[in-house]
Amino acid sequence: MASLFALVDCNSFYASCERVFRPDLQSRPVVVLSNNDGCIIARSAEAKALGIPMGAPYFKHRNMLRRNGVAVFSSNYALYGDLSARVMNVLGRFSPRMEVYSIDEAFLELSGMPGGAERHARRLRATVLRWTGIPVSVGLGSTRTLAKIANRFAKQQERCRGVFDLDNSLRPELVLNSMPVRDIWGIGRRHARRLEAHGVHTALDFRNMDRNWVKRRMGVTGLHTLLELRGISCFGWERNPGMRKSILSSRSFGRPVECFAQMREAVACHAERVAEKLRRQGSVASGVTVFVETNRFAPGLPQYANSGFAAVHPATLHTPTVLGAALSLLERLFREGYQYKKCGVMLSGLEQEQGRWLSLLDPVPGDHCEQSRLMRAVDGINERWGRDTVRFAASGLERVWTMRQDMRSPRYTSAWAELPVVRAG
DNA sequence: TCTGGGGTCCTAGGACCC
DNA sequence: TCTGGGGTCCTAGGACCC
Repeated sequence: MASLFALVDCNSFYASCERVFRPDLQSRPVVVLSNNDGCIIARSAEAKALGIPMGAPYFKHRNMLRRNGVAVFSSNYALYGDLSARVMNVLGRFSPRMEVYSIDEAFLELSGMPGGAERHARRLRATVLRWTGIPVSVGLGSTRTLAKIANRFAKQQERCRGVFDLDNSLRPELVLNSMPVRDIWGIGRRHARRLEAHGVHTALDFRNMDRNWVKRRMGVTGLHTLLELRGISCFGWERNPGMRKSILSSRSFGRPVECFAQMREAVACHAERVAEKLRRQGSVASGVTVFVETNRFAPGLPQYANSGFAAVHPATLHTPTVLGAALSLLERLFREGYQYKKCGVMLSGLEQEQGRWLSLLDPVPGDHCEQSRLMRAVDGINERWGRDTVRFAASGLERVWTMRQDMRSPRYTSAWAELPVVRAG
Protein backbone atom coordinates (compact mmCIF):
# COMPACT_ATOMS: atom_id res chain seq x y z
CA MET A 1 0.00 0.00 0.00
CA ALA A 2 1.22 3.52 -0.75
CA SER A 3 2.42 5.57 2.19
CA LEU A 4 0.39 8.30 3.78
CA PHE A 5 2.64 10.62 5.73
CA ALA A 6 1.43 12.67 8.65
CA LEU A 7 3.55 15.52 9.84
CA VAL A 8 2.73 16.43 13.43
CA ASP A 9 4.14 19.78 14.49
CA CYS A 10 3.74 21.46 17.86
CA ASN A 11 2.33 24.98 17.58
CA SER A 12 4.84 27.64 18.68
CA PHE A 13 6.46 24.87 20.69
CA TYR A 14 8.69 26.73 23.17
CA ALA A 15 6.04 29.36 23.80
CA SER A 16 3.44 26.62 24.34
CA CYS A 17 5.77 24.89 26.82
CA GLU A 18 6.02 28.08 28.86
CA ARG A 19 2.21 28.18 29.00
CA VAL A 20 1.73 24.63 30.27
CA PHE A 21 2.52 25.64 33.86
CA ARG A 22 1.38 29.25 33.50
CA PRO A 23 -2.30 29.26 32.57
CA ASP A 24 -2.33 33.01 33.19
CA LEU A 25 -0.36 33.35 29.95
CA GLN A 26 -3.01 31.57 27.89
CA SER A 27 -4.12 34.62 25.93
CA ARG A 28 -1.10 36.84 26.47
CA PRO A 29 1.56 37.08 23.76
CA VAL A 30 4.64 35.01 24.65
CA VAL A 31 8.14 34.96 23.13
CA VAL A 32 11.17 32.81 23.92
CA LEU A 33 14.76 33.94 23.40
CA SER A 34 17.77 32.01 22.13
CA ASN A 35 20.75 31.22 24.34
CA ASN A 36 22.37 34.31 25.78
CA ASP A 37 19.00 36.08 25.40
CA GLY A 38 20.15 37.00 21.89
CA CYS A 39 17.35 36.42 19.38
CA ILE A 40 13.63 35.80 19.45
CA ILE A 41 13.25 32.17 18.42
CA ALA A 42 9.66 31.32 19.33
CA ARG A 43 6.48 33.38 19.26
CA SER A 44 2.95 32.52 20.29
CA ALA A 45 0.21 33.29 17.76
CA GLU A 46 -0.54 36.59 19.54
CA ALA A 47 3.14 37.57 19.34
CA LYS A 48 3.22 36.74 15.63
CA ALA A 49 0.16 38.92 15.17
CA LEU A 50 2.10 41.84 16.69
CA GLY A 51 4.48 41.52 13.76
CA ILE A 52 7.46 40.27 15.77
CA PRO A 53 9.79 38.61 13.27
CA MET A 54 11.42 35.21 13.81
CA GLY A 55 15.11 35.43 14.67
CA ALA A 56 14.99 39.16 15.44
CA PRO A 57 17.62 40.46 17.90
CA TYR A 58 15.96 40.90 21.29
CA PHE A 59 17.59 44.20 22.19
CA LYS A 60 16.07 45.86 19.13
CA HIS A 61 12.54 44.90 20.15
CA ARG A 62 12.70 45.07 23.91
CA ASN A 63 10.72 48.31 24.24
CA MET A 64 8.08 47.23 21.81
CA LEU A 65 7.64 43.95 23.67
CA ARG A 66 7.25 45.76 26.97
CA ARG A 67 4.72 48.21 25.53
CA ASN A 68 2.59 45.33 24.29
CA GLY A 69 2.70 43.34 27.49
CA VAL A 70 4.53 40.42 25.90
CA ALA A 71 5.79 37.75 28.31
CA VAL A 72 9.49 37.17 27.55
CA PHE A 73 11.41 34.01 28.52
CA SER A 74 15.02 32.88 28.24
CA SER A 75 15.14 29.41 26.74
CA ASN A 76 14.67 26.55 29.16
CA TYR A 77 15.81 23.44 27.29
CA ALA A 78 15.38 21.19 30.29
CA LEU A 79 11.66 21.96 30.18
CA TYR A 80 11.28 21.80 26.38
CA GLY A 81 13.23 18.55 26.09
CA ASP A 82 11.10 16.90 28.73
CA LEU A 83 7.78 18.05 27.26
CA SER A 84 8.98 17.02 23.80
CA ALA A 85 9.65 13.49 25.06
CA ARG A 86 6.13 13.36 26.51
CA VAL A 87 4.55 14.51 23.24
CA MET A 88 6.57 11.96 21.21
CA ASN A 89 5.57 9.27 23.64
CA VAL A 90 1.89 9.96 23.02
CA LEU A 91 2.39 10.13 19.24
CA GLY A 92 4.02 6.72 19.28
CA ARG A 93 0.69 5.21 20.32
CA PHE A 94 -0.98 6.41 17.15
CA SER A 95 1.15 4.76 14.50
CA PRO A 96 3.34 1.68 14.13
CA ARG A 97 5.89 3.80 12.33
CA MET A 98 7.22 7.12 13.49
CA GLU A 99 10.29 9.24 12.94
CA VAL A 100 11.08 12.05 15.36
CA TYR A 101 12.27 14.78 13.06
CA SER A 102 13.09 17.57 15.52
CA ILE A 103 12.31 18.63 19.06
CA ASP A 104 8.79 19.64 17.99
CA GLU A 105 8.00 17.56 14.90
CA ALA A 106 7.47 13.94 13.94
CA PHE A 107 6.46 12.04 10.82
CA LEU A 108 3.95 9.20 11.25
CA GLU A 109 2.72 6.57 8.81
CA LEU A 110 -1.06 6.78 8.74
CA SER A 111 -2.10 4.65 5.76
CA GLY A 112 -4.83 2.12 6.34
CA MET A 113 -6.10 3.58 9.60
CA PRO A 114 -9.57 2.29 10.42
CA GLY A 115 -12.12 5.10 10.19
CA GLY A 116 -9.80 7.10 7.92
CA ALA A 117 -6.59 9.02 8.43
CA GLU A 118 -8.20 12.36 9.15
CA ARG A 119 -10.35 11.06 12.00
CA HIS A 120 -7.32 9.30 13.41
CA ALA A 121 -5.33 12.54 13.22
CA ARG A 122 -8.06 14.46 15.05
CA ARG A 123 -8.07 11.90 17.84
CA LEU A 124 -4.30 12.13 18.05
CA ARG A 125 -4.42 15.89 18.28
CA ALA A 126 -7.01 15.88 21.04
CA THR A 127 -5.09 13.28 23.03
CA VAL A 128 -1.76 15.13 22.86
CA LEU A 129 -3.46 18.32 24.04
CA ARG A 130 -5.24 16.59 26.91
CA TRP A 131 -2.26 14.57 28.11
CA THR A 132 0.55 17.10 27.67
CA GLY A 133 -1.06 20.53 27.32
CA ILE A 134 0.70 21.10 24.00
CA PRO A 135 -1.38 22.03 20.91
CA VAL A 136 -0.26 20.39 17.67
CA SER A 137 -1.18 20.60 13.98
CA VAL A 138 -1.30 17.64 11.63
CA GLY A 139 -0.76 17.65 7.85
CA LEU A 140 -1.42 14.57 5.71
CA GLY A 141 0.06 13.92 2.29
CA SER A 142 1.37 11.15 0.04
CA THR A 143 4.95 12.44 0.42
CA ARG A 144 6.81 14.17 3.22
CA THR A 145 6.96 17.44 1.31
CA LEU A 146 3.19 17.38 0.69
CA ALA A 147 2.57 16.54 4.35
CA LYS A 148 4.63 19.60 5.28
CA ILE A 149 2.52 21.77 3.02
CA ALA A 150 -0.68 20.29 4.42
CA ASN A 151 0.58 21.02 7.92
CA ARG A 152 1.24 24.65 7.08
CA PHE A 153 -2.22 24.92 5.57
CA ALA A 154 -3.77 23.38 8.70
CA LYS A 155 -2.06 26.05 10.81
CA GLN A 156 -3.10 28.92 8.56
CA GLN A 157 -6.74 28.04 8.01
CA GLU A 158 -8.95 28.37 11.06
CA ARG A 159 -11.58 26.10 9.50
CA CYS A 160 -9.15 23.15 9.39
CA ARG A 161 -9.17 23.04 13.20
CA GLY A 162 -5.58 21.83 13.24
CA VAL A 163 -5.79 18.97 10.73
CA PHE A 164 -5.62 18.97 6.93
CA ASP A 165 -5.48 16.03 4.53
CA LEU A 166 -4.04 17.14 1.20
CA ASP A 167 -4.32 13.63 -0.19
CA ASN A 168 -8.07 13.68 0.22
CA SER A 169 -8.55 17.28 -0.80
CA LEU A 170 -10.98 18.07 -3.65
CA ARG A 171 -8.81 20.85 -5.07
CA PRO A 172 -5.16 20.27 -4.13
CA GLU A 173 -4.10 22.77 -6.82
CA LEU A 174 -5.78 25.57 -4.89
CA VAL A 175 -3.75 24.70 -1.82
CA LEU A 176 -0.49 24.54 -3.76
CA ASN A 177 -1.35 27.82 -5.43
CA SER A 178 -1.81 29.51 -2.06
CA MET A 179 1.63 28.41 -0.88
CA PRO A 180 4.53 30.80 -1.64
CA VAL A 181 7.49 29.00 -3.19
CA ARG A 182 9.75 30.14 -0.33
CA ASP A 183 7.59 28.24 2.14
CA ILE A 184 8.20 24.86 0.50
CA TRP A 185 10.27 22.50 2.66
CA GLY A 186 13.74 22.30 1.10
CA ILE A 187 13.60 25.64 -0.71
CA GLY A 188 15.53 28.23 1.23
CA ARG A 189 16.08 31.95 0.76
CA ARG A 190 18.64 31.62 -2.02
CA HIS A 191 16.68 29.32 -4.25
CA ALA A 192 13.43 31.15 -3.52
CA ARG A 193 14.92 34.41 -4.78
CA ARG A 194 16.16 32.79 -7.97
CA LEU A 195 12.85 31.08 -8.58
CA GLU A 196 10.88 34.28 -8.03
CA ALA A 197 13.16 36.10 -10.46
CA HIS A 198 12.29 33.35 -12.91
CA GLY A 199 8.56 33.95 -12.50
CA VAL A 200 7.93 31.03 -10.14
CA HIS A 201 5.94 32.28 -7.18
CA THR A 202 3.86 29.42 -5.77
CA ALA A 203 4.25 25.73 -4.99
CA LEU A 204 1.97 25.07 -7.97
CA ASP A 205 4.26 27.07 -10.31
CA PHE A 206 7.23 25.10 -9.02
CA ARG A 207 5.50 21.74 -9.38
CA ASN A 208 4.91 22.51 -13.05
CA MET A 209 8.51 23.44 -13.83
CA ASP A 210 10.79 21.62 -16.23
CA ARG A 211 12.64 18.97 -14.23
CA ASN A 212 15.86 19.37 -16.19
CA TRP A 213 16.01 23.07 -15.38
CA VAL A 214 15.46 22.27 -11.72
CA LYS A 215 18.09 19.53 -11.71
CA ARG A 216 20.63 21.79 -13.40
CA ARG A 217 20.06 24.82 -11.17
CA MET A 218 19.14 23.22 -7.87
CA GLY A 219 20.88 19.85 -7.87
CA VAL A 220 19.31 16.54 -6.98
CA THR A 221 17.95 17.99 -3.74
CA GLY A 222 15.85 20.44 -5.74
CA LEU A 223 14.77 17.68 -8.11
CA HIS A 224 13.64 15.53 -5.21
CA THR A 225 11.53 18.37 -3.88
CA LEU A 226 9.94 18.80 -7.31
CA LEU A 227 9.13 15.10 -7.59
CA GLU A 228 7.73 15.01 -4.06
CA LEU A 229 5.33 17.83 -4.98
CA ARG A 230 4.15 15.63 -7.85
CA GLY A 231 3.40 12.85 -5.41
CA ILE A 232 6.51 10.77 -6.11
CA SER A 233 8.07 9.92 -2.77
CA CYS A 234 11.83 10.50 -2.61
CA PHE A 235 12.24 10.71 1.15
CA GLY A 236 10.89 7.40 2.41
CA TRP A 237 11.23 5.66 5.73
CA GLU A 238 14.39 3.75 4.95
CA ARG A 239 16.70 6.72 5.27
CA ASN A 240 15.76 6.86 8.93
CA PRO A 241 18.61 8.80 10.53
CA GLY A 242 19.18 7.43 14.03
CA MET A 243 22.83 8.13 14.75
CA ARG A 244 24.44 11.53 14.42
CA LYS A 245 27.46 11.84 12.15
CA SER A 246 28.96 14.79 13.97
CA ILE A 247 28.38 16.31 17.39
CA LEU A 248 28.96 19.92 18.35
CA SER A 249 28.99 21.93 21.53
CA SER A 250 29.39 25.67 21.23
CA ARG A 251 28.10 28.90 22.76
CA SER A 252 28.48 32.61 22.59
CA PHE A 253 29.97 34.12 25.71
CA GLY A 254 27.89 36.23 28.06
CA ARG A 255 30.58 38.90 27.74
CA PRO A 256 33.69 39.12 25.56
CA VAL A 257 36.61 36.87 26.53
CA GLU A 258 40.13 38.17 26.06
CA CYS A 259 42.42 36.05 28.18
CA PHE A 260 43.66 32.59 27.38
CA ALA A 261 42.77 31.15 30.78
CA GLN A 262 39.06 31.87 30.33
CA MET A 263 39.04 30.63 26.76
CA ARG A 264 40.76 27.46 27.94
CA GLU A 265 38.00 26.86 30.50
CA ALA A 266 35.31 27.37 27.92
CA VAL A 267 36.89 25.00 25.40
CA ALA A 268 37.40 22.42 28.14
CA CYS A 269 33.76 22.75 29.09
CA HIS A 270 32.62 22.13 25.51
CA ALA A 271 35.01 19.20 25.21
CA GLU A 272 33.42 17.60 28.26
CA ARG A 273 29.92 18.28 27.00
CA VAL A 274 30.56 16.95 23.52
CA ALA A 275 32.17 13.73 24.82
CA GLU A 276 29.14 13.22 27.05
CA LYS A 277 26.79 13.56 24.08
CA LEU A 278 28.99 11.15 22.13
CA ARG A 279 28.69 8.46 24.78
CA ARG A 280 24.97 8.99 25.09
CA GLN A 281 24.52 7.84 21.50
CA GLY A 282 26.92 4.95 22.02
CA SER A 283 29.64 6.18 19.65
CA VAL A 284 33.36 6.76 19.48
CA ALA A 285 34.96 9.65 17.55
CA SER A 286 38.14 9.88 15.53
CA GLY A 287 38.28 13.63 14.90
CA VAL A 288 38.21 16.75 17.07
CA THR A 289 37.70 20.29 15.75
CA VAL A 290 38.02 23.45 17.82
CA PHE A 291 36.99 26.90 16.65
CA VAL A 292 37.18 30.40 18.10
CA GLU A 293 35.78 33.65 16.74
CA THR A 294 35.36 37.33 17.56
CA ASN A 295 32.08 39.23 17.29
CA ARG A 296 31.28 39.51 13.59
CA PHE A 297 28.56 42.09 14.33
CA ALA A 298 31.18 44.53 15.56
CA PRO A 299 33.18 45.24 12.39
CA GLY A 300 34.94 48.13 14.15
CA LEU A 301 36.81 45.71 16.41
CA PRO A 302 39.74 43.60 15.22
CA GLN A 303 38.34 40.38 13.75
CA TYR A 304 39.76 36.90 14.02
CA ALA A 305 38.24 33.48 13.41
CA ASN A 306 40.04 30.20 13.10
CA SER A 307 39.57 26.49 13.53
CA GLY A 308 41.81 23.46 13.85
CA PHE A 309 41.34 19.74 13.41
CA ALA A 310 43.12 16.82 15.07
CA ALA A 311 42.75 13.16 14.23
CA VAL A 312 42.41 10.86 17.23
CA HIS A 313 43.59 7.32 16.91
CA PRO A 314 42.17 4.95 17.92
CA ALA A 315 38.65 6.41 17.97
CA THR A 316 37.69 7.35 21.50
CA LEU A 317 34.90 8.18 23.93
CA HIS A 318 37.32 9.15 26.69
CA THR A 319 36.85 12.73 27.93
CA PRO A 320 40.50 13.29 28.92
CA THR A 321 41.61 12.25 25.41
CA VAL A 322 39.13 14.64 23.75
CA LEU A 323 40.04 17.34 26.27
CA GLY A 324 43.77 16.95 25.62
CA ALA A 325 43.32 17.14 21.85
CA ALA A 326 41.02 20.18 22.12
CA LEU A 327 43.33 22.11 24.46
CA SER A 328 46.42 21.57 22.35
CA LEU A 329 44.47 22.72 19.28
CA LEU A 330 43.44 25.82 21.20
CA GLU A 331 47.07 26.64 22.01
CA ARG A 332 47.77 26.78 18.29
CA LEU A 333 44.65 28.81 17.47
CA PHE A 334 44.57 31.38 20.24
CA ARG A 335 45.92 34.87 19.51
CA GLU A 336 46.27 37.61 22.09
CA GLY A 337 44.65 40.99 21.54
CA TYR A 338 41.15 40.02 20.46
CA GLN A 339 37.76 40.12 22.13
CA TYR A 340 36.41 36.65 21.53
CA LYS A 341 32.68 36.11 21.30
CA LYS A 342 32.33 32.39 20.78
CA CYS A 343 34.08 29.05 20.73
CA GLY A 344 33.15 25.42 20.25
CA VAL A 345 34.27 21.82 19.99
CA MET A 346 33.06 19.36 17.34
CA LEU A 347 33.54 15.59 17.12
CA SER A 348 33.51 13.82 13.77
CA GLY A 349 34.32 10.44 12.27
CA LEU A 350 31.77 8.81 14.53
CA GLU A 351 31.30 5.05 14.70
CA GLN A 352 29.32 2.76 16.94
CA GLU A 353 31.33 1.80 19.98
CA GLN A 354 30.20 -1.80 19.59
CA GLY A 355 31.49 -3.48 16.45
CA ARG A 356 33.84 -0.68 15.50
CA TRP A 357 36.80 -1.18 13.23
CA LEU A 358 40.02 -2.18 14.99
CA SER A 359 43.55 -2.23 13.63
CA LEU A 360 46.44 -4.54 14.40
CA LEU A 361 48.48 -1.49 15.33
CA ASP A 362 46.00 -0.25 17.90
CA PRO A 363 46.86 -0.42 21.55
CA VAL A 364 45.31 -3.38 23.29
CA PRO A 365 41.53 -3.11 23.56
CA GLY A 366 41.88 -3.39 27.32
CA ASP A 367 42.69 0.33 27.47
CA HIS A 368 39.49 1.17 25.74
CA CYS A 369 37.42 -1.01 28.06
CA GLU A 370 38.91 0.61 31.11
CA GLN A 371 38.31 4.12 29.78
CA SER A 372 34.81 3.19 28.79
CA ARG A 373 34.01 1.87 32.26
CA LEU A 374 35.43 4.96 33.91
CA MET A 375 33.44 7.32 31.71
CA ARG A 376 30.23 5.36 32.27
CA ALA A 377 30.75 5.65 36.00
CA VAL A 378 31.18 9.42 35.68
CA ASP A 379 28.11 9.72 33.43
CA GLY A 380 26.11 7.61 35.86
CA ILE A 381 26.95 9.88 38.77
CA ASN A 382 26.16 13.03 36.80
CA GLU A 383 22.89 11.60 35.58
CA ARG A 384 21.85 10.69 39.08
CA TRP A 385 23.10 13.74 40.99
CA GLY A 386 22.97 16.41 38.32
CA ARG A 387 25.25 17.71 35.61
CA ASP A 388 28.80 18.60 36.70
CA THR A 389 28.68 16.68 39.98
CA VAL A 390 31.89 15.07 38.72
CA ARG A 391 33.82 17.16 36.26
CA PHE A 392 37.28 18.07 35.06
CA ALA A 393 39.20 20.86 36.75
CA ALA A 394 40.19 22.33 33.37
CA SER A 395 36.63 23.54 32.79
CA GLY A 396 36.90 25.96 35.69
CA LEU A 397 34.93 26.84 38.79
CA GLU A 398 34.08 30.47 38.23
CA ARG A 399 33.09 30.37 34.59
CA VAL A 400 32.70 34.10 34.23
CA TRP A 401 32.12 33.64 30.49
CA THR A 402 28.86 31.70 30.75
CA MET A 403 25.79 32.91 28.95
CA ARG A 404 23.15 35.27 30.17
CA GLN A 405 19.77 33.80 30.92
CA ASP A 406 17.97 36.43 32.87
CA MET A 407 14.39 35.32 32.31
CA ARG A 408 14.39 31.54 32.52
CA SER A 409 11.26 29.86 33.83
CA PRO A 410 11.59 27.14 36.49
CA ARG A 411 12.53 23.63 35.34
CA TYR A 412 9.06 22.51 36.42
CA THR A 413 9.47 18.90 35.33
CA SER A 414 13.14 18.09 35.75
CA ALA A 415 14.48 19.70 38.94
CA TRP A 416 13.12 18.79 42.37
CA ALA A 417 13.65 22.27 43.74
CA GLU A 418 11.61 23.82 40.94
CA LEU A 419 8.47 21.69 40.86
CA PRO A 420 5.26 23.70 40.66
CA VAL A 421 3.47 24.04 43.97
CA VAL A 422 -0.29 23.64 44.21
CA ARG A 423 -2.00 25.57 46.98
CA ALA A 424 -5.39 24.64 48.29
CA GLY A 425 -8.09 27.21 49.03
C1' DT B 1 25.54 46.59 26.27
C1' DC B 2 22.82 43.53 23.50
C1' DT B 3 22.43 39.43 16.92
C1' DG B 4 21.49 31.07 18.84
C1' DG B 5 23.00 26.38 18.58
C1' DG B 6 22.56 22.59 16.73
C1' DG B 7 22.46 19.39 12.45
C1' DT B 8 22.29 17.17 7.22
C1' DC B 9 23.40 16.52 2.39
C1' DC B 10 25.36 17.81 -2.05
C1' DT B 11 28.83 19.64 -5.25
C1' DA B 12 33.04 21.06 -7.29
C1' DG B 13 37.69 20.64 -7.59
C1' DG B 14 42.18 18.71 -6.55
C1' DA B 15 45.18 14.74 -5.70
C1' DC B 16 46.00 10.45 -6.93
C1' DC B 17 45.64 5.87 -9.27
C1' DC B 18 45.62 2.62 -13.31
C1' DT C 1 48.13 20.18 -34.96
C1' DC C 2 47.82 16.90 -31.77
C1' DT C 3 48.01 15.99 -25.40
C1' DG C 4 43.11 9.50 -22.74
C1' DG C 5 39.59 8.12 -20.00
C1' DG C 6 37.96 6.39 -16.13
C1' DG C 7 37.80 5.92 -11.33
C1' DT C 8 38.26 7.01 -5.98
C1' DC C 9 38.87 9.77 -2.03
C1' DC C 10 39.06 13.97 0.44
C1' DT C 11 37.90 18.69 1.59
C1' DA C 12 35.80 23.18 1.63
C1' DG C 13 31.96 25.56 0.99
C1' DG C 14 27.11 26.16 -0.06
C1' DA C 15 22.41 25.39 0.85
C1' DC C 16 19.08 23.80 3.61
C1' DC C 17 16.49 22.32 8.05
C1' DC C 18 14.65 23.21 13.05
